[in-house]
Amino acid sequence: MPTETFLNLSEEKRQRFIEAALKEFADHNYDTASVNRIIKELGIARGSVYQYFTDKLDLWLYLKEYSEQQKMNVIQSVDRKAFTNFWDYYRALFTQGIHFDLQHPLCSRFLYRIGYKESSKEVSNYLDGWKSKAKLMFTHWVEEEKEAGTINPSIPTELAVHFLISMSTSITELLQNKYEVNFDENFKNGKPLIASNITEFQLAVNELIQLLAKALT
Amino acid sequence: MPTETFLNLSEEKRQRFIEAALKEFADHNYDTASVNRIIKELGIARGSVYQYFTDKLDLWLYLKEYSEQQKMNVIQSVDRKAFTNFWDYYRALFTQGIHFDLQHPLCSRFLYRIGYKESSKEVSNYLDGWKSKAKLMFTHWVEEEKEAGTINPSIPTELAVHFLISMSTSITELLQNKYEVNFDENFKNGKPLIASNITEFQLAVNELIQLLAKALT
Amino acid sequence: MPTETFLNLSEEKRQRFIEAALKEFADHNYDTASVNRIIKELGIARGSVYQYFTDKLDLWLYLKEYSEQQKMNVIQSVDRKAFTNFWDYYRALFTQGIHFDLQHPLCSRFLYRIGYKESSKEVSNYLDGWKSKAKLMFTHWVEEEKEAGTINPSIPTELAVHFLISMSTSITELLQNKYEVNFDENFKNGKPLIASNITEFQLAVNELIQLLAKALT
Amino acid sequence: MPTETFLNLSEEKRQRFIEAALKEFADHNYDTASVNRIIKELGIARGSVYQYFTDKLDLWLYLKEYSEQQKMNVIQSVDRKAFTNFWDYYRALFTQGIHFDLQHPLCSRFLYRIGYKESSKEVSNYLDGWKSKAKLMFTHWVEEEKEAGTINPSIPTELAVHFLISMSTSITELLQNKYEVNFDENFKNGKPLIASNITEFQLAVNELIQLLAKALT
DNA sequence: CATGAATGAGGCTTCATTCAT
DNA sequence: TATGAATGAAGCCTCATTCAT
Repeated sequence: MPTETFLNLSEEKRQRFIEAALKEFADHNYDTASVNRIIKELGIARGSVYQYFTDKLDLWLYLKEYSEQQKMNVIQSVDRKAFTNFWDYYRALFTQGIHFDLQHPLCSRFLYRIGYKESSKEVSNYLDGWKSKAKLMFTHWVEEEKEAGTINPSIPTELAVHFLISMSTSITELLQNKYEVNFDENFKNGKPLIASNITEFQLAVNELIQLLAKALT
Repeated sequence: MPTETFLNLSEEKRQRFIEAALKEFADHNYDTASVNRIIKELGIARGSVYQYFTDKLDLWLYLKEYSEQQKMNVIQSVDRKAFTNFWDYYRALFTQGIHFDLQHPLCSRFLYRIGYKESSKEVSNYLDGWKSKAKLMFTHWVEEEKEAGTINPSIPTELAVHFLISMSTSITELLQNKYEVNFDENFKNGKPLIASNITEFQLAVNELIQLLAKALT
Repeated sequence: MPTETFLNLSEEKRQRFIEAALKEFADHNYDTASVNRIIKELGIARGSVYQYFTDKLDLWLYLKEYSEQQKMNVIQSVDRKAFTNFWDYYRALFTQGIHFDLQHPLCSRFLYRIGYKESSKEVSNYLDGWKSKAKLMFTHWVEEEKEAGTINPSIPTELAVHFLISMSTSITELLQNKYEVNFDENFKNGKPLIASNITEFQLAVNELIQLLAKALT
Repeated sequence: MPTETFLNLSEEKRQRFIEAALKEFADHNYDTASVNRIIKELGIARGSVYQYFTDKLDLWLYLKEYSEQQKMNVIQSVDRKAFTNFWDYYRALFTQGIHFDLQHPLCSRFLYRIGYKESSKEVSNYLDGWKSKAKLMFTHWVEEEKEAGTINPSIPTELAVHFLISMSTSITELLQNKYEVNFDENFKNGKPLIASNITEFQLAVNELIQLLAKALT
């Protein structure tokens, strides 16, 4: 966790630091990410990093927590109770996910890497958190929907959960393919990750969810 | 590609080398994988590696080709024509995939990493091959099945393909969760990756495929 | 070009570094020169070199520029306009060349290597500069002197230039032979390269220039 | 010196070996030359080199002796007694030098490197031989010509010798410049080093010798 | 006499981290 | 609190040479 020194930094400085670090860790795996590059990008002293964080891992953990918090802020604005239909709720979650992408591209990419590309042993202990949390959430929902009759009770809960999570996570890839959006290029050019029409994305999401619904009902 | 020196090695030596290298590249991303560790593990001289391969990339490419060949050997034993029903064929492919896991755990894990975890720029040019190949195959099938009436023609081909591929690739994860098998631990301990009853796996696969069929029909 | 880190070094440290590096690159061709030897000689850490320069080539280029600058400082103190006779001017240039040898033996030896011994492909792109510059200068002079009647117009300019340059560069060798001075030994022992009486050197130079003048008049 | 094994090799094998080795040592300094590349070029076993020669230095020394012998064979065909005029003799030596270049381009280039580019400490002990031999020869001639009245006795012998040797050795460079012949390119392409009209070369040499004669007479 | 696999020292370079100022 | 020079382990790779077959 960051030192008080870091927290006492001016808002602007802190944000600049966070963004540069996020960019580095979004572009590279933990092992390959370079503190060197971060300080060069920022034009700050080598030592500063170690006045803010005890070491590379500490910095990484902070960025992870920070990004997860950002995501939570966006996602949690969707209230389950506002939807009578589970699939509408599920769709709304997706939509918020896209908004998160647009508003916090760095966080988004960093979390994407953590979730699906990261494999350094140094951080392996900290990778499971989000997935198991998601599994809990989805398990809860599936059980609810089984009772409500939205999901076929004969389908093993675990299988249904797997289905839903797999699709949630692979949606990014689908969108990239369908719209030939190259996240990496947009990222390099400083554009928002999703540069094309967001409503088309919604349509694609709708189609996908219809399939899921059909499978699970 | 390997030098003659490597090909002239005794079968036993060559296999030992391949396994150690596979293990290293299965355990670590390209950038993080260490030639040093490989030679320490094998107890051979640093220079030997470079008598066998021109450089790290050359070694990696060989392991990739080797593993893909191993997988092909296993997968291609399944003949589409032997099945009247597409889903039966699909199920058979899965089954062979599991066999491949059992027979070639290192290759399997290495290919898994290449397909889903690798992000080094050094090898990025060589990563697309398999995915685009798979997409072509699945696209072909989906179109066939649409004509045959097995798959609902109103579902966009691209979406259906995405669905099928996502499930094919995430199956491993599902199996790990369902049976609480930890591939990594088994891997470390030298056990086969899938240590429990294979017939239960088949059941899980069947259930999953039923969902897919339901969604896509 | 050196990093700020290098430029911020204390004058003393920087000079120590430059001298050690010059010594290494004066003693060995680019390919054979060893960063390792430099740091051992200096008793500094391996990484320091790469905090000062981006790589070996960068270091070499800096030393080249540095040495050329040193030489320029010495040579440019001779003003063509101060001499009515070209041969007097030419003699003065020689004299300054000897002074440069005495004051900057390392630079002198390094430049000598660059000009006549270096053959590494890595630096081949950077070798021509000085020679072609010298050729331009001498061509200019020869044409002037032809008009002034000092140099026989029937002698092809190119030949005359070659003559003058060859002599300029081989003068060092002549001096070594005539006075049995062994630059290498003096160098090793830390003595100035030219250990004997400088006025005798002047006499030798005079004799040589008389020959040149006779040939070209 | 080569082992009997080498001398017992078939003429053809031996020549192939010599040429490949010469090419390597003509293209690279002693330190940079690679036994690796030689055996790759020849397609022979690593060990063979060490059955023929005790080590790299031994091989180099053999090539040096071999090349010098080849040059001697060509040069010594010019008999001093066949010329009444020293400058005619000197000119004939040059001409033979050019012939040597044409007939033994590899040897020629190798000797050129040894004479002017080599600086490895490993071979430094063996570099002086040719130069001091040449100096003896030229000293002898100069003294003779002083007595004969061809060379002005008031010019110090040492200076005259230096003059003659400098010009002999820099002639190559002059020819390259004047005729824009790029030895290196011709060498790579397997052409004779001097690809253009040899009679033009003779003219250039004549001009140069006239200058020398004028200076020294 | 030929072979070619094995060796390990040494090359350049990058990196996270420390610590005196 | 900020700085940035120093550190040395570890990375990949090349090389001349040896030696069992």
